Amino acid sequence: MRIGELAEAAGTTTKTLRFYEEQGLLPPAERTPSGYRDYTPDVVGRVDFIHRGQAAGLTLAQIGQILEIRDRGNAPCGHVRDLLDARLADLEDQITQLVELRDTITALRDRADDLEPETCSADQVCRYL
Amino acid sequence: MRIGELAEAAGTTTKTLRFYEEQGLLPPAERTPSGYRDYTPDVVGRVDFIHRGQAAGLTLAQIGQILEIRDRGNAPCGHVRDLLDARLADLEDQITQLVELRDTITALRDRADDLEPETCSADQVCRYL
DNA sequence: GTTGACCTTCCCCCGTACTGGAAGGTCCAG
DNA sequence: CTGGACCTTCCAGTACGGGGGAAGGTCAAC
Repeated sequence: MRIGELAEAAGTTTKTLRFYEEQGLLPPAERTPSGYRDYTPDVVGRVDFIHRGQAAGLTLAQIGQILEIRDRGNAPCGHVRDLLDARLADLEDQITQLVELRDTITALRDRADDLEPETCSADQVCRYL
Repeated sequence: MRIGELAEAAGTTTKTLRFYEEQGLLPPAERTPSGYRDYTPDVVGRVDFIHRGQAAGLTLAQIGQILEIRDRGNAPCGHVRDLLDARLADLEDQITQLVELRDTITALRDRADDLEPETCSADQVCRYL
């Protein structure tokens, strides 16, 4: 397959595929005599794997690590499990912080309704922050 | 105050203060005859305001808008309220998405415990993704 | 008078995941 | 043999909030 076909099959762009190759997520493709990249169809699966990793909130660097382990012939499951565990812990933190932030902002916001317009004059610091 | 004192008082760095000035968040400071920036102590409050805005999840550009309105002598409260409302809506979306992501990853993760190590061989796509 | 801490401007760099565009080569249909 | 669609490399830019470090000026203490 040429790069355009692969991009279509995998739901991405040629730019992105070249970028993945440059980042080490895709192995350098075979080339036709004229220099075009020539992919085997199984690369579609690899790109899908990358997309699933992204959907799980992993960075390209982390996905690259997993693929590297797999390419060396080892089972990356342990590493993936560790990454997912770490990602879960991060998510819990992020959610906690966002909820706190939401509550803080809601409280700030609700104070607005108690203010007379005149108490909110320009020579005072705005009450909301 | 010189820039180093202001940085210390406001809990930031001289680099950041010059960056804020460049971005229009701080007005160009007075200069001593030798060219040093010379701040009045009330700028500490302005930097604190910026920090509170950041803590509320506003971007520097949004904080800059608020300060600009305030500097023109108007009460920015209405604008701040709008920004906070928009930020609240964003937060709700972000929280929803993160919770979904967490549940997805948890489900992926829990599948791990049902797998025999042998079923997770290297020649198969890792089960977790 | 010299050391050291501080200040100035300047430009480039970090990470993240791409995207845009220029200049040129290739392939196939008409 | 020409047009258009595709491919190649390379360079640069996006948004965000700064950080690093060079080359040079200034100020107070010793």
